[in-house]
Amino acid sequence: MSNNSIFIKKLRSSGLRPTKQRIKICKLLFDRKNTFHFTINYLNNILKNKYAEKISLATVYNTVNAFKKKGHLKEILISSDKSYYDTNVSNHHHFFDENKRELIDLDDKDVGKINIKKALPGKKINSIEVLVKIANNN
Amino acid sequence: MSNNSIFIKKLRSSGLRPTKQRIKICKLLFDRKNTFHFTINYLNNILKNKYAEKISLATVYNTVNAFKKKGHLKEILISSDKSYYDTNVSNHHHFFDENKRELIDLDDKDVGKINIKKALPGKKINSIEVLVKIANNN
DNA sequence: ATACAGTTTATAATGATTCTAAACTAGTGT
DNA sequence: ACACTAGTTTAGAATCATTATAAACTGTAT
Repeated sequence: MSNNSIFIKKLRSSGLRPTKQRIKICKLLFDRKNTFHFTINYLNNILKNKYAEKISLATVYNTVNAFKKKGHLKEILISSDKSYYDTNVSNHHHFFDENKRELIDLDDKDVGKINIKKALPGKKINSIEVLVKIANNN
Repeated sequence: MSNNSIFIKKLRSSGLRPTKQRIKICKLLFDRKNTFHFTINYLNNILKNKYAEKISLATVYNTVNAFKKKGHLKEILISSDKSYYDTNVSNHHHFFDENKRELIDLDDKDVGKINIKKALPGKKINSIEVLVKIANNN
């Protein structure tokens, strides 16, 4: 229970009350070495299996949306029928494996410098994201 | 009516019967100089205003899906709540204006060569797409 | 013309997500 | 400890985009 304090701080500093539900979701999402890619449904299933006390689906949505708004999660656009989220909120890119329907992180070093040569007056660039779709070779 | 024959050929060669509805949608989508970006809802509204005889929403969906499957339209991923389509099916990139919520084409020349340095065994790259989000400067 | 497969259509169904409003809880002040 | 208030959670209803259904219609090959 001691390392919950990290998440309690994280939540408080984002103006979110550290509730039981949010702490559980934090642990699941952020207490890991590697990036985690997920859909709401997948996250909800893990929560159901991991904890006896159920967390309402509405809360899962609320929490993910709150984390997204606060910049702790990033929505990744790969498919129009579901939302995918990423715990890696840094500027980075993705492979999307079309066979496994699975996301793989690509960091800036994996993608050569991208030089946008067109500019629009009065507009600034907020982000540049590359999506590389891959599939089995045969 | 004479230039309908272009669309009739286009449809036939894709194995789609040239129906009244499909020809109307073809004219709307492909009879223009510049790329056209749209959502189903937007397309449906234009059709409603342009023609007295109504085309069922289901047909609009069916037709757009058929055109997508046949490679005449491309789905663009910018937002998880709606599907955006593009009549430019060549490999190209986009600006997305977050204020106007509007897509702008970027061709390959506008985006420097992209060099993916990571490879996965047994996988080939199907497509590389860059999405550049832009917003007002102030 | 006839027949049949492909299309269109209105409507129902689905599925992801958001809304609602009542019950609950964390944090603050007493 | 106690109570107050604003923020949360919850189950279920509502919404919205999209897809399925199945009956009516149409293009085309014979």
